[in-house]
Amino acid sequence: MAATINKIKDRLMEKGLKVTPQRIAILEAIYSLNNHPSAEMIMEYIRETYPGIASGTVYKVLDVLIEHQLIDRVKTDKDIMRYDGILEDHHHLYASESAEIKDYLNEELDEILKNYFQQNAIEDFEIQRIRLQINGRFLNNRKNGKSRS
Amino acid sequence: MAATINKIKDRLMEKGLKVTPQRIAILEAIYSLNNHPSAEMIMEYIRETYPGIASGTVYKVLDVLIEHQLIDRVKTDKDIMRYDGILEDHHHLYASESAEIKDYLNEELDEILKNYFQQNAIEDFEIQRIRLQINGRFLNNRKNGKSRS
DNA sequence: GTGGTTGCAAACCCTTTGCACGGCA
DNA sequence: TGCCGTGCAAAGGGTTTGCAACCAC
Repeated sequence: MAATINKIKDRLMEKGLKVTPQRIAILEAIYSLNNHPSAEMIMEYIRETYPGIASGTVYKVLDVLIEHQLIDRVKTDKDIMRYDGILEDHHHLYASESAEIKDYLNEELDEILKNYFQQNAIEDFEIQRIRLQINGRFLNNRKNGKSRS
Repeated sequence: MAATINKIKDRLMEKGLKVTPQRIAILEAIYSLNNHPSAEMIMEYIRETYPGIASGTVYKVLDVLIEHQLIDRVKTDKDIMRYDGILEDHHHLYASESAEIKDYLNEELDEILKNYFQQNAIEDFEIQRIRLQINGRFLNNRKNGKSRS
């Protein structure tokens, strides 16, 4: 399961990156923890099987992966970064209560937005990407969401 | 010009906050620097007329103003906070080249989004707020944008 | 072999906090 | 006078950096 180690290796090689255990472990962590983990969550996950990894290394690897477009950063309301293994453009659902972030992909919506802005161009601004930041709360909670009120 | 000091005083009083020179200066800075200034930009602006202000104070005042909904925080791709004097729900244009952030208010768009999500509810998720994060670049640059193509 | 990677620890930077002083209601 | 607000300086916490040792190619 997971994206399999081999697939991860292929992706690294395709980008001309050296295939190292640390890089594999970090990518595997991001794909497995598919809740947009923070650097700390990634380290915690990795240390179960790879206790020796240094936090500086994790940050450096994350930078390299972002630079080569294997992952992306997600901004949250707090001041910590989180990382996303999905590359296609997509939107995010934020549940501030539980600090969960979920992906939201929807082509129909993207089409609507695209059409809208084609007909209503913003003066002096060239749009490169539009992301919805959908805040709210998850109902029918999975256990990691505090279900207050 | 600007929101006039008196209006600022009124707003503070309406919220039951003590009217102090620091709070007035900070609010005035945010309204004047209407490019969603960072704490540092606010301090720099204020120090021209009020050199003695402490950075701790600025942060504390900003927290109080947010708490009482006189301003709001804006998250950027970088890890520094920026502050917004507009209270109504609105969207943001981000120009990463120049670190500019502009407001984008558009009721028609909001209506479209509202309708869309009424007809396409997201399973197990209650939407509280939707914000568009529109990334791109400003054309026809104003001088504070570095116009590297 | 050798240049890119890693580990480690210190540095960084923005932000927060604690506490004593000061000033407005 | 009482309490909230301010100034100052130190602490905090996530992230970055410098450099020597290492290892994937």
